[in-house]
Amino acid sequence: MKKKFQNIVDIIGGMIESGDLKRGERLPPERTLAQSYKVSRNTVREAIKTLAEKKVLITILGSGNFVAESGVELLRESLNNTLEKKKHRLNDIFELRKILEPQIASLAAQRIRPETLDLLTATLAQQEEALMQDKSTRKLDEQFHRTLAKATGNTILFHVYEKLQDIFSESRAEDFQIPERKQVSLSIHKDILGAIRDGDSIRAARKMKLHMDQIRKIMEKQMPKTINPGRKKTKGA
Amino acid sequence: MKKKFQNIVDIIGGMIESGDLKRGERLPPERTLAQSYKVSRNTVREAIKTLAEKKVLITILGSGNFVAESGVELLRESLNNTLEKKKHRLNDIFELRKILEPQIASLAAQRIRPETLDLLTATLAQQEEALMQDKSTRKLDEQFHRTLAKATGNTILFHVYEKLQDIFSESRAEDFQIPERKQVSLSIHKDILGAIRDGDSIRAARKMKLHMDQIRKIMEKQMPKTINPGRKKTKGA
DNA sequence: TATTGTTATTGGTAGGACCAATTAAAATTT
DNA sequence: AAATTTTAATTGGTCCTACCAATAACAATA
Repeated sequence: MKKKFQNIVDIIGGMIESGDLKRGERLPPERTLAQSYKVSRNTVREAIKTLAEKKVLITILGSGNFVAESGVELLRESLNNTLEKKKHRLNDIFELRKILEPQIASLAAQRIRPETLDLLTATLAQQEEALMQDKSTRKLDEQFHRTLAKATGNTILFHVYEKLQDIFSESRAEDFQIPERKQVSLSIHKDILGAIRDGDSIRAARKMKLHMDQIRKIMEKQMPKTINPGRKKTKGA
Repeated sequence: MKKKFQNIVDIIGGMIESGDLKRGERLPPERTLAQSYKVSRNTVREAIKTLAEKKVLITILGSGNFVAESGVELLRESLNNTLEKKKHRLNDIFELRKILEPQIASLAAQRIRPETLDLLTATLAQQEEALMQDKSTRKLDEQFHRTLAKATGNTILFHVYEKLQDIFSESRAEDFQIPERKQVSLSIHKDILGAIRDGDSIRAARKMKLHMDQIRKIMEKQMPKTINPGRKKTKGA
């Protein structure tokens, strides 16, 4: 049974998308909407609340509900929705990680604090132990990268990265955790940590880039059907 | 006047954060909550809806409202909330842009399509015109970078970038749009577009990096009080 | 003309009632 | 006694009416 207010959300959303309601425009009052669509005012309010939560509508007490300036775009481009729908695009995610991760390693090498360094060391030890016992290293792997992102001291970067990790880890089933990858990951993690410990940001970035290429290669082996085949390439990096 | 349901949101949120409500646990029924906090059931439902929209709670008809598995984390780490609270951290944003933008330019140079190239050319023409007439070039500047991000063909990257642009543009008041910056921006935009037109991803990335350094320098001049002073640096990039 | 006061409109909250899905308990059957 | 069916209680979903508070539009006044 579909919830009723969702219908109203779709209707209002459709009107915005089709252009019947333009940016900044005021919606009919809640009572009118309720009467128009033969639902209670509560239902209308729930629908409006849903859209307001997505920042598609803006509610002003005593004045009315308005289409947000960026309402049209947000409707189909809101980060949460879009990212979830695109979560299967592993290639895109890897490409983005390949951009972010080496720089994260670089920044971490410049700014990491001793206690964080100890945490990373401990994490790798756990990872090694898990590898011996043939346990899953997924969470430990995530923790390693997550800690690095935090060690950059850039909270924006950290939270963007966290969001991406969420999506990435959803797409990264346990299937991919073949022994080969585990071994390779642990090995290069040690290299990266070593570089960071030395404060060598260049080497840290280079090792991380290598890491990205490795796991990508392994995943491609696991997943024969290429998702994003042959874009045109010219010169350059 | 603060809205009443927001109080209930804070109360429930607080209970989750403090551990009184653990992951997966069921909330008291709506009627009970309403009575407990001396508000109407409507208000409670609005509060619950707000949290459900953030995926902190999950409502199951006939069963109850439950704390989502990742509810605790989402409560204080949801991208929207966190990023908005940190929007003042211009340094962090610039640092992230400096990571992303050059790579975006690089990818765009590899994959851009002719019609997008035309669009960018037109955008720069508009920007030049606006500069002549001493009008604001902010939106055109945003459009240039936004189009580049889209031209990468990486939808994840595009949407992440868009979200960051939202925050960035909020933090970037009209004050910063001094003539010097406008002129410098336009000039380097031309350089970048030229490199992209040639398909030279390396040059595009280098020019973009230069661009980032330039606008950052200009903004620092405008804003004497440094936000993120002197982190320790060692060797490397 | 400008200011003030009134009124109508709008979203916010309250409290009631009933429906539908779910769960728990009781009755029934095996 | 165990398994199944039936019944009752609980819970979220929707609807309704009423009233409050903020806002905007208008009228009255200086």
